[in-house]
Amino acid sequence: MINNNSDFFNQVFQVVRLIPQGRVTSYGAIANYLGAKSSARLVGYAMNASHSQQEHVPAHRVVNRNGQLTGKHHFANPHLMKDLLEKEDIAVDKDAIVNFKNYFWDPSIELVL
DNA sequence: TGGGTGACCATAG
DNA sequence: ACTATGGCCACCC
Repeated sequence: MINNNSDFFNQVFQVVRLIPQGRVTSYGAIANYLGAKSSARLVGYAMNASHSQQEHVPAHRVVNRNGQLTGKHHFANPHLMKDLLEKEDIAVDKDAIVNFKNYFWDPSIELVL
């Protein structure tokens, strides 16, 4: 059992790691899955610390509600997020995912299965 | 201890 | 349709 002070962070990281390749989700969806009480801001804040994790956290698969790559600027390089997404056959145009709704992966729905 | 901050979201004007 | 604002709550100094 992982006993860390940042349980919330671990929860977020865990969910993000569960995102299948070629799929994306939103901060709000993760917050909703962890509990409506959790604000989406905390998810974004957790992602900010994701780089500190040794295990690879596919943060590029997490975008905002509009499908925009708002967090791209926080990657090693601004173009890295887009590059990683395109590598997973996800089209990105103007920092936004094309057919975002089509790639959307909601943990509160998918994980229930 | 307290206050500021944040890779967001929803609502109101 | 677009812009502005409040709320949300864990983390850091």
